[in-house]
Amino acid sequence: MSVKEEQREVVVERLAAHLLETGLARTSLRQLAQAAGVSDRMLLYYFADKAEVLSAVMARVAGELAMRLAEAIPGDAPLKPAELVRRAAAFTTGPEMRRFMRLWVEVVAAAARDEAPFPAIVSEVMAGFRQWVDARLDLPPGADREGTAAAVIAVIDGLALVDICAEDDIAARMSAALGTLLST
Amino acid sequence: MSVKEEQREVVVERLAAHLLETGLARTSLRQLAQAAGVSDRMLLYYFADKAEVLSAVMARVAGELAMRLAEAIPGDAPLKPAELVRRAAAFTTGPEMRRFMRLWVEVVAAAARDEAPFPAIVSEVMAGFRQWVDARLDLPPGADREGTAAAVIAVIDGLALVDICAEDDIAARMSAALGTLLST
DNA sequence: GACTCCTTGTAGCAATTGCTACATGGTATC
DNA sequence: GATACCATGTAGCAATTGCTACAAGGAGTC
Repeated sequence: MSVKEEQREVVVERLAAHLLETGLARTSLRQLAQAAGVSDRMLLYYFADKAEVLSAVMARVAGELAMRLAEAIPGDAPLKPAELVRRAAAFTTGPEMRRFMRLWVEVVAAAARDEAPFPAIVSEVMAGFRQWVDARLDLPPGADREGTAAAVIAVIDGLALVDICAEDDIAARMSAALGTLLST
Repeated sequence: MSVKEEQREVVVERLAAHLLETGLARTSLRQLAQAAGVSDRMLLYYFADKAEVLSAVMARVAGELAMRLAEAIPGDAPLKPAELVRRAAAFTTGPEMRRFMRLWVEVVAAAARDEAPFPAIVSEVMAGFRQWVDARLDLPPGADREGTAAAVIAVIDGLALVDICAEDDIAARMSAALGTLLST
């Protein structure tokens, strides 16, 4: 692997950490370069342009998110929707995964503005989510699997969104309340 | 009312429409001025700075959202959480209200980045949401009203978020699936 | 040693950003 | 009719944005 490719990897890794920490708030080329410990000139040597930087970094982040989701809730025993939501909610609102979900909300908002390269990223990540849910969903035949999967994702993402703007104790109680809400 | 105050009103009204149409994508001072049909110089004559512009406009938007929510689901007959979610979901995913919810998602994301004046706006709107839900929530005594209200809001907001990045037919089925999800 | 390619630095440019300085025509008040 | 304030335009500034031009050190090849 050439020096260039090695450095690219290093930069992607560091920037993934940076995005998970600070979200999309500091993502100008110069700010990214500083966070990656290189000059902005070199960033544009490793990557074609800013969109490619963000694409590569978000691919890495999405990959890690997918991996963690997969190992947190294995796909070998399908769950009824309510139970799947409960388990996924408990996981994604946990201290480790909140950063991922917060970033995800910001990315969706950026896609809503048509800001490159976020629309494409959102499509891919969303497809991954749907697939993840679908593989774990125990539904009676004839039920709308796609619709149900989207609903499950919506609930999980909604928790993340409210989590951004609620005090900590409310956020914790919200998850609990959701559990009872789903069983009545 | 002075000319200045009148113009302020006109501008706020036009910019509310603009934000509902285009979200936060075109919100530089010059772009806002153009959308409002005034010069950027005059925008800063009517308002102290950009943050004040956005605050005023968002206050207007939030007011209208609150009004529509109030009349769509009156507060005189409290509903069980699942039913409240179902009705609110049907309303907020409707063609008229989607714009509001999409903007709301963008505003929350902006607040996540600590972008003035959005954190303050989010606090206010969120408090309004909580109050709205609380006033319509039929819960047994002893239940966690605040937590449940937050959960209800999360589900509604989650639908809005997924709505941004899903095809239209999926979005429609998602609401339906959520209904069955809540009754099992 | 000449040539070429990979790597990296310095400098800068054109566009956009939020905001300001200054001037000027009105309108109202005395 | 002088004064003062309201309303509005022109021009621009300093900072930040994404990106580029150009040069130069170093490593390998002939």
